[in-house]
Parts: sequence; C-alpha cells; structure tokens
Amino acid sequence: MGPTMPPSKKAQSPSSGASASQGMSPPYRQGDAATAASEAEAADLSLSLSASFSKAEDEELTSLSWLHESTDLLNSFSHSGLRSVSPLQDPDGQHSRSPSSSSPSLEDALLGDAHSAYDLAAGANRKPPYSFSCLIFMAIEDAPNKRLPVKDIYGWILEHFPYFASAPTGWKNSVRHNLSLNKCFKKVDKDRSQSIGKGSLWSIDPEYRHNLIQALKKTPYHPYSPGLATPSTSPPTLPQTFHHSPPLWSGSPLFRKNGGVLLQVPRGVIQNGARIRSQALFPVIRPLPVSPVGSRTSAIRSSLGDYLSRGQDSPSRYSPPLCSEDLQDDHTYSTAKSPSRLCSPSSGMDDDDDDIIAVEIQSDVKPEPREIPLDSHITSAAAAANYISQQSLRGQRRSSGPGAGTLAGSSLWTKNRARGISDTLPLKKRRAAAVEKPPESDDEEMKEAAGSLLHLAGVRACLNNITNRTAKGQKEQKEALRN
DNA sequence: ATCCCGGTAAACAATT
DNA sequence: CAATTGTTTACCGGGA
Repeated sequence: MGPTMPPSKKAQSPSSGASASQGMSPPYRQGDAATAASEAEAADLSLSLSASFSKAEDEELTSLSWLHESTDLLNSFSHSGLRSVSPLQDPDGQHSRSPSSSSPSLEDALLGDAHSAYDLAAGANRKPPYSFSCLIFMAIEDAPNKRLPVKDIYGWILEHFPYFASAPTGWKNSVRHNLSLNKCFKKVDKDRSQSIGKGSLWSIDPEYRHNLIQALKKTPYHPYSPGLATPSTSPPTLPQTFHHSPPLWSGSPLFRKNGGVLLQVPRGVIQNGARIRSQALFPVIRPLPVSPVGSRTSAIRSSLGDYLSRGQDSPSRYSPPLCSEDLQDDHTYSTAKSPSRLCSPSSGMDDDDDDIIAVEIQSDVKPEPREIPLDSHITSAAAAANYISQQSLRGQRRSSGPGAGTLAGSSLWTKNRARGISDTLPLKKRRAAAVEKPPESDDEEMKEAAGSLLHLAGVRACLNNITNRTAKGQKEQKEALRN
C-alpha cells in the first residue's frame, strides 16, 4: 500500500481515541445512589436474566429470543430506580459529553433512545464500529430469509451506514473479500425458480453464528471501548463479574427488531446462567485470578455490570465466574477466529473468556487450583476442544503448501484451506467439494473429540487438553508424513 | 520484535 | 463486451 493510506483507512485509524470524544454519549457508571435495596434488586435482575438465559439456552433459542425476554426484565428493572451517573472520562480527562441532564441515563443505554446511546446523526458519517464481518452478519440477519445476495448486502450496509455512500468503493471489495474468506458466511444454492441475477445468496453458517454474535457483542464500541473505559483497579481476586458486551449499535437489525430497544447482552448475566447450573456443586464460586490480559475485560464493563458487580462486593449470593456459559461462545469472533490462540499455552489472550482459558492452561504449569471455578473447567474443556480442532486445521494448513496465504492461512474462520479441501483442486471445485462433501473425517473426529470434551467439562480438562494436544501432535506428524 | 487480525488493493476467473 | 460477483494473494497498520 505504501506510505499513502487510503482515506477510509485514515478515517478509521484514529477513531478509538479521537472520535469518541465527539458525538458519542458517555459511558455509564454505577451511581453513588446504589443502595442496598437496589443492590438486591440488581441481584434479582441478575437472577432473572440468568434464568431467562438458561431457559433460552435450554430451548435452543436464538440470542435474539433471549434478548427479547431479557428486554422485558431490563425494562422492569429500569423502572425501579437504576440511574446513570458520572460519565467516564476520556483519556484526556475530559468528559466526552457534559454530564448534564442531557446526558443519557442508563435506561437510555439499555432500553431507550438509541440516539442517546449512539448519536446516530453524528455517527452516520463516521465509519461504523463494526468490522465488515459484523456488518455482513447484521445485513444477513436482517433479511427475512436470512440470506442475501451481495448486492443486497451492499444495500443494507449503505442503508444503515451512510458512511459508505461516500466512502471509497473499496469497501465493496472488502465485503466480497469477507464473504469469500470468512467461514461464517456460506453461499446458498440459488433457487432456480427465482433468479436473483448474478451471484448467489449468502447466509450465515449456523456453526459460526454464535461467534458472529460474540463479535457483535464485543465490538469495541463506545462507550465501553477498552480505550475509553477505565481499567479495573480491583484486585484480581475480586469478582470481576458482569462483564459486558457493548450495546448494539442503534442501527443494527438486532436493535430494530427489538422495537427500538437498545439491547446488550450482559455477559456476566450469561455467565451467571452457567454459574447457576454449577452452583450446587460450588456454592461459592470465585472468579479466577485473572491474568493481566483481563484489563481489557474489565475495561469493557458497562454500567450495569459495574452496578451489579458492586452489589456483589458485599458477600453476595452472586459471584458469577468469568467464563461464558456458552461453550461455543467461548471463542470470540476475533480470538475465536483463531482458536489456536484460544487454548494455546503460549498464545496471547485478548478476551475475558480467553483469559480464563489462559489461566486454565497455564495452571497446568503453575497450578492455581484454589481459584478455579467449575465453569472455567467447562470453558477449559471448550477451549481444549477448540484447540484440538484448531490444531487439526493447523496441520492441514501446514500441509497446504507455501501458498497458504497470510490471511487465509491465519484464521480458523477462513475457508477452504482451513477445511482441508485439497488445494490441488480448482477453486470452484474446491468450493463445490466443500458443499457436497461433509467435513472430512479428520475434522469430524476432532469435532467429536471436542464435543466429548465439552461434555466432560471436568476438573481434568486441562490435562485432557494436554493429552489431546499430544495426540494431536502425533496426528499432525502423520499428516505431514502422508503429504 | 513478533505475531495476529482486520482492512485494503489488486489481479484474475466466472457468471450474467 | 461490460458489469458484477467470487476468489485469492499480498501488503499494511494497529494491537497485544
């Protein structure tokens, strides 16, 4: 690309710090009016949400369904006095917005006026906070049939993010690039009866939908952007609970489909759902002493998270663990994109879930058994499963030759190579093979192993991980020899 | 310093 | 033939 950066890139790069100070609403913090009563209330809400989530999970509802339900809960809660307070300060120490009455309340952030949570007008011409993958995901999710031709994806993006109307046309290339490369997106065989013109329909691969949702939830988006929020100064042993995902951008379909309710999925609540399931075994579950990487996690707390977690500072009934309840969600989009990092002892973790996993894995070397909640073992099992799967993919990639490509070869979420389709085949045939043939046995084996691990979810998960990695290493060697 | 990731550009093939 | 769509590679910058 050279020294001259494309305008779009330029517009984006400084965004994390600079743009946040204008047009965006301030983050939210717990009010100083957090009374014991409201703490209990918060705890109740936490329980309700947890139960709600558990139910949704049990019924295999989509996150949207759960969001609908949780909205009601949050609504009822919002009427009971939860208030926003002092906005966080931006890195310059100045309020991003005057803390006047116009400052949006927490209700606004959670439930209300989208424009107060994200200044739509101001944000319209700013590059959206979402990656292209998220944009595509939202577009497809917004489609009645959950599938869209590229053209309509363009259209959706343009409609919801006017920024792109004036952006350099390269973004369309990026969209196509993403569709092609990202395993989350699947081409759907066109219905012959209704020709849509060129190209095919694109849909979300259910297998990766969770991850896209995760990505959406974790989009570094004001006001919970890690760059803005103040990292937690809590001692690591304090419960870092209710880590929050950023709210959905007000223009998102998820937002609109909830009747204009700005939703966010309080991860802590979700996690709490998992915790509840294990509560019988571990009545007092404390989060892991999280590795330093957890700073990012703590940075993205939302007001409710803080609010609720403060409620927990008192010896609480609720001490949800850090790890996600959703095993499959334990890979985030970006990090989950490379589960190799998820569970690799030497890999960096940039996610709260991953943090747990990291500690888990490291605990093999440096045991910290005392602080490890059951859930983290579950997570660990998931991570181990992911690791195994990824190791499998890695092996396949390694054997795919020098042309593996930096991007395509680096991500689990990339297609073709990671799926082990023969590189010797013409591209189209590779694609076709991917569609026609179910995942290869190796992959399936790994998935089965992963599934087993997920169910094991036991204290020995870490050991399992090691064991399987060893087995995997052998497998990789065999693979290499075969090729 | 290195790796990973997302974004971008570009080349090219396939399709309409 | 042109435009669009799909695939792939290469590179860059930021962040961890």
